[in-house]
Amino acid sequence: MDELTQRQQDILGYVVGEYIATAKAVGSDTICQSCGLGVSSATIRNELVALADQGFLSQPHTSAGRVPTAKGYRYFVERLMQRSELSLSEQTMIRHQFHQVSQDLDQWMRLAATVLAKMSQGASLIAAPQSHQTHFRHVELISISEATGLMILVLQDGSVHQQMMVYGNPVSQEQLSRVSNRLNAQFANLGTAQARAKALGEMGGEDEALVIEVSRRMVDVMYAYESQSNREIYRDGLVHILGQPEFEEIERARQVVRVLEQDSALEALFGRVQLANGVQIIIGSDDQTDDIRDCSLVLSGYGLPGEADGIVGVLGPMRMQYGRTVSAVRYVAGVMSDLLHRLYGEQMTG
Amino acid sequence: MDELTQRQQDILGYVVGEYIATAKAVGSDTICQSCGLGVSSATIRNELVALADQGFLSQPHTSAGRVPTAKGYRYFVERLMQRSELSLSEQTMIRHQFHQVSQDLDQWMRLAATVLAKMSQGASLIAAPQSHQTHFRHVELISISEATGLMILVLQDGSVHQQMMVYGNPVSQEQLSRVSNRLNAQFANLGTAQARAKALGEMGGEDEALVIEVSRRMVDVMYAYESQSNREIYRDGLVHILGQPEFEEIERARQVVRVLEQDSALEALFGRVQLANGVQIIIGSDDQTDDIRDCSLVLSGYGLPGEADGIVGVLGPMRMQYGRTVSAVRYVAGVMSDLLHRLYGEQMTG
DNA sequence: TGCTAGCACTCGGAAGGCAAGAGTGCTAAC
DNA sequence: GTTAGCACTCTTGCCTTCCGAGTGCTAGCA
Repeated sequence: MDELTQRQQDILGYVVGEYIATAKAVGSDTICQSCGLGVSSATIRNELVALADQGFLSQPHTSAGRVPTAKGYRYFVERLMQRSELSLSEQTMIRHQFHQVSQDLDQWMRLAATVLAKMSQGASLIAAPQSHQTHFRHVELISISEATGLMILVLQDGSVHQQMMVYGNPVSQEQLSRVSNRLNAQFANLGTAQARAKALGEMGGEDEALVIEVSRRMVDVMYAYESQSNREIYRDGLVHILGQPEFEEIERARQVVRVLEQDSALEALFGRVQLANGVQIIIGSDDQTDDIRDCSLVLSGYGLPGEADGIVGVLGPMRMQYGRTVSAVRYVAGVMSDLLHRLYGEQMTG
Repeated sequence: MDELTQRQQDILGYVVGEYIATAKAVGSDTICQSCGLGVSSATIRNELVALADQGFLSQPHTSAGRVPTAKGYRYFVERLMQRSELSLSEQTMIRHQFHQVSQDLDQWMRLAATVLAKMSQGASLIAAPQSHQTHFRHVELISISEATGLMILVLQDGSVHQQMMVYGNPVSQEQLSRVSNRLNAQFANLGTAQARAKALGEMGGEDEALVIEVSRRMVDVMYAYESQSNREIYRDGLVHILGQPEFEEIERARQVVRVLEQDSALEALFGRVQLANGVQIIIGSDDQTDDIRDCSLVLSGYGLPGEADGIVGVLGPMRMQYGRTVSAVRYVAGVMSDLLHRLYGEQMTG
């Protein structure tokens, strides 16, 4: 990695900070006056060309100030940025909101999206925690009308899945109870693959057709859940991004919206980082055709490590308040993890 | 209502159609040439001033063509527009997609949002059907760890609600089963108010503390559900709106996004119409400060009329393909209603 | 060797002027 | 009631000009 002198670091840090704050290219005079380095603007200029040569800065056009490149932002984030933790009052306010809301993962995620968007002034993204591998816990069959009903499947990780059932012929609630009791006994604690084997195997006994149908549906649901496809992603704060000057030209805004609206695109982004190690930052993209080449993404995993990984993150312009965003993401991820731990922690680790 | 001559109607219809297609103000020459009225452009101009005087058309500036006003669109939609049903192949394609997806209301709504956005080239909105008044059906308590668990509440309309429970002290699964059996017996078929009375009344017996806690939580959930607040709204196709030329100026785009991101704003919009009578269209707004004053909204209810009303709709620029959008909304609402009827219909009407 | 003052140079953006084009509104005649 | 004709208005694109910001370079200084 390129080594920069202290002064170069100071200058780079100032340029990045100033550009983030104002969205205007910053020139040598400005730096000279507000940076307190005790050197003239000419000297600054020399340093600027050095930084530009090394790819940390660029110029929109010949006679404009300098603007950070993606590489410049990366250096800033990794070495120069100072942490800015959320204030205590912000922290308590956030926790308070989470405790106020009803005890339901969906609600928490929605709230997390709202809070994160507000704190970071970017577009927040929250994906549900999902186990890569889970086990059967409980099934409940509830009759709705003569030939229709609801199957409610609870998995080991506490996730609840509902499916509507349309039976070929009338089915009574007693029959359903019989079937569910039997399935609860037979499938207790089975993993997805085992459940599949059992569902495809010989069932026999009373109500066989029904047992087979329900068990196959259960297995389908388990597979779909484990495959991670189709989990819901909560979003908020798109409006903050659209408010940034770099999205005045609508085409950029459209690109971002295109990504943000498409779950599969987001999952692809999530896949780019390993979330084991805390907050990760993706800055821009080398791929010029990439829809988020002008954006940065701050991500963190949350949940029960290794067991059920969810994702919280913020998408914003590259010109983003990194310090604050990172803190916000880290804090919200922490709160969500805590909440989940309170509920599942003992069981999982025990 | 103002009466228009046949020729004025023809002209208005043509102007609206042309403007929707091209987004350009349309002038008398264009009308004269492509409209086949057999009169000269001067005559057309005379009619145009008449239409403008009555408020159906306006001019962006003195020497531009005419553009429809909100009033013009309304007249168009109510009297001039010809229905354009979806083609049979489109219809079967849509139905097919709904049958492919897993039998789960959430999935259906997501799909509906996708399909509707695609067909209408606008931003789709889907709100879950929700009963104004519902009854207890079934409760299930599932232990997760020693002192935590899951409460799953099923209501009469088939909606499933989950809540996480943190108990004050360790609780066994047998205890939970005892409690849920008891609650299922005591609360069977109770409405929200009755359930509340029972939950607040004397319980007595074994496990009293637990019974009270769970029953109160159940009542909370029932109230929250009936109040309609906080139901989830599915969206898709924002990108289509942003693609329209009238949203080149980012400020308008921002306004729309602001509305679309805020659930409460959408519920307010939904509240503006009575959905009993099929597809409803809101065109623009008289309120100049309104965030959607440049937009139109095509809405329809779906579900089991009077029992559980959901909403499907499309938000688009005022310059919207009304014929197609109305058909798409009607069709998707129909499909959703059918699906729900298949499941709940017999029970509700029986 | 590093820093600085000075200066010519470049480029974008704003302002102004001009011509072309589109579309109107009016009038007089059919 | 309809139409041809025409003057008028207003936008749009284009070109030019001008200004200022900021650079890059060079020569001189410590």
